[in-house]
Amino acid sequence: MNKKISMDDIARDLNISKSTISFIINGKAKEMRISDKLATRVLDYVKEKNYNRNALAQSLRTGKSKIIGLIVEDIADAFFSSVARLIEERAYKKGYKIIYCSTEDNPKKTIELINMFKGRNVDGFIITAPKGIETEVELLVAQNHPFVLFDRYFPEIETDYVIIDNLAGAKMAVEHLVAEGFRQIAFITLASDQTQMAERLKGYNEAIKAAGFKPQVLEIKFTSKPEKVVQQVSAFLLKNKDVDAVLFATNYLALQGFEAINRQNLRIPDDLAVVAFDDHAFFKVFNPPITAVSQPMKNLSENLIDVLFKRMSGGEDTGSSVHKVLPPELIVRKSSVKSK
Amino acid sequence: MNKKISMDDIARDLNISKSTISFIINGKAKEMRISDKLATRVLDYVKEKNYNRNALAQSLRTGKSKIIGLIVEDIADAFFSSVARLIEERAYKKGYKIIYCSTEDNPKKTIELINMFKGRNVDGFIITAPKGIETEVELLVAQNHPFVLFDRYFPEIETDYVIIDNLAGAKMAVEHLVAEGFRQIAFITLASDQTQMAERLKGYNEAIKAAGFKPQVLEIKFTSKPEKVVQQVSAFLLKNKDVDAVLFATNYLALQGFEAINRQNLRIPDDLAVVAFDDHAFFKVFNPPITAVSQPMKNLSENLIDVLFKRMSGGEDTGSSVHKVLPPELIVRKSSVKSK
DNA sequence: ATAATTTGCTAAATCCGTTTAGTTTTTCTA
DNA sequence: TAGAAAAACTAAACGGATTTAGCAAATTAT
Repeated sequence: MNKKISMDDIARDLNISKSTISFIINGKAKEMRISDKLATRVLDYVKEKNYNRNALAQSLRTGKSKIIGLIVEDIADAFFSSVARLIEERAYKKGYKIIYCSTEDNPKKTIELINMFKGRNVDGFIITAPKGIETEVELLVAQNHPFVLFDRYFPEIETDYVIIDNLAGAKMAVEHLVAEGFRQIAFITLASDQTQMAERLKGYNEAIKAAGFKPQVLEIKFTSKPEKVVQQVSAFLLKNKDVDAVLFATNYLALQGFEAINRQNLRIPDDLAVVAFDDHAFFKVFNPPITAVSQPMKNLSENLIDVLFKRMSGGEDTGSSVHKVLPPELIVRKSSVKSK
Repeated sequence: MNKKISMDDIARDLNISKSTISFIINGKAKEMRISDKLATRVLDYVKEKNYNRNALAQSLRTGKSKIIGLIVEDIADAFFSSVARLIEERAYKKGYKIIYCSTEDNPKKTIELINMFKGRNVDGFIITAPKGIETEVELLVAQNHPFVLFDRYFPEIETDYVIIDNLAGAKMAVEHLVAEGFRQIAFITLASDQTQMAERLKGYNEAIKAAGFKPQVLEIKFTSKPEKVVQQVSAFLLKNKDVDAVLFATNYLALQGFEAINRQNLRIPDDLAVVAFDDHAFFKVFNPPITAVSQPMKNLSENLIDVLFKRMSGGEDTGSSVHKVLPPELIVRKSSVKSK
């Protein structure tokens, strides 16, 4: 590997001081009263030799890295990868790079990742936090590391966060199903104490109660293998034949749910209406198209970046923390509309 | 932000030399004949103070960063995000982190990214290369930077790459449709001179010719907006009413294609059989389920990591380059099978 | 003609580990 | 008991930038 050229090399070649070069390259020539002649000479040389600063050395000295650590649950999940893409795009425009990692909802791995990122002097974090990293998050606060939580948050810790109104989303879905004339509306969710799941469940329960119906909830363990999920949903549907509509709490559950529905040859929406939390590009072209509670991805990622950059630019303790709760949108498609 | 504790701090506190600490922390205590007593004293102190090495300083000195740069076309695409996830998982187990970026198939952005990564001393690259970065890739070779191309490659440049057999994949798809009794098999693809697209087209053409049929190809411009794609596919189907089967060259095209098919109220597979390149979790639960040419994701990512690590561990010029061409799999579902 | 500024640039410290080449102290050998 | 060898550490250079404090020469002011 060719060793790269450094400022010292340039300094030697041009017989000037390294400091001078640094000033010129950083656009501080005027400020430091470097003559235009010398400045252009250096710039020309830099271009000719195709010199690039060593970002590590720069980061080491300045404490800044121009890197943002993105810690998501699973980058292969369409929701997270879409957010990642949008965040990356925005960050890139501001000169920032993204290092991402998937937590797999494993607190130990997550804590390792956070520390790894700290050791690299990332300028900020965007985190979907699994349960069990509360202490680590408190440490981030205490150490005044800029970061934003998203998708879920810790109610007992004062932090910035950007989430959607999961309670309202679930309510909207149920209310829509009620308005469409469905009476036995089930909720299939993951057994999880994360806020986004808790809120979705709460929204479902409240809306069902308000409509005067009976809540029917299937909670599936986080660790279940896909085939296991299909079986659990199948069993649930078989046991509760009166269920005429189901709200899936996540995209992934909907996927396995569809499999269960297909296996039982149930027709959507005639035998069973379906609404899924989180929209997906393919839902629009399903047969029938699937109704979804859609998270405002663009809005979400813009807010994440904005809140993070605000926190990054602020000095110590920039006032109180920012809590953004964005409204989801119910996209009604045929899967939840009674055919006449 | 609390400033973090450094080896110098520890050295001062424990009244020993910084070098000693470095050796101990790096597990070279035995080798350097540091007494067990001192070693444990340091280790205990490190744990107590929750000290973490500054990875930047480490990288700067050693030239290694334990980071791999992953440059994909679009992380929001299920194919790339799945690969990313699998790669990240494997890399993580080996103590490596991933920095990723989306090229959006923009050569200028890609070159910037590569240079950014070089400046961060990434230990290796995994790249889906857009056309127009040939010179940059040649530079990587010349500078002996470890890297692997995937999804596509540059035939005229000797590099490592891991791809799938796109020609065979397209052939399999067409042969399957022919065997099922379809006669007017169209191919809807992107106008692109990237190898993976060229190979898919070639495979389609060869198989069609071998069957004695007439090729019917719709090439869609890369830059077309989604709605534009739908319209182009619609127009194509309307104009070629005799087409009884279609092979979509990518997942994304399939998505827009389904929209066009739905708008014309065509039934799959009775009016039109469908096969898509790249499988997707949702294809299994479509109504009807969609036949797909599936890339072996696990195999692909394992090979990518293996080839890259081999290159990374090898000294200068480790022999000739590695070309892996993995076999795709045709997953036959109802969308391409004539109903009896 | 001398003092005060301004202009143009540089030396050296700093960020924080790693690593080479020792140095000192202790133990062993002859 | 002197000298060799081993044990236990350490000093200092290094990687590659940034940044503060300051010096020398050229101008301007008095």
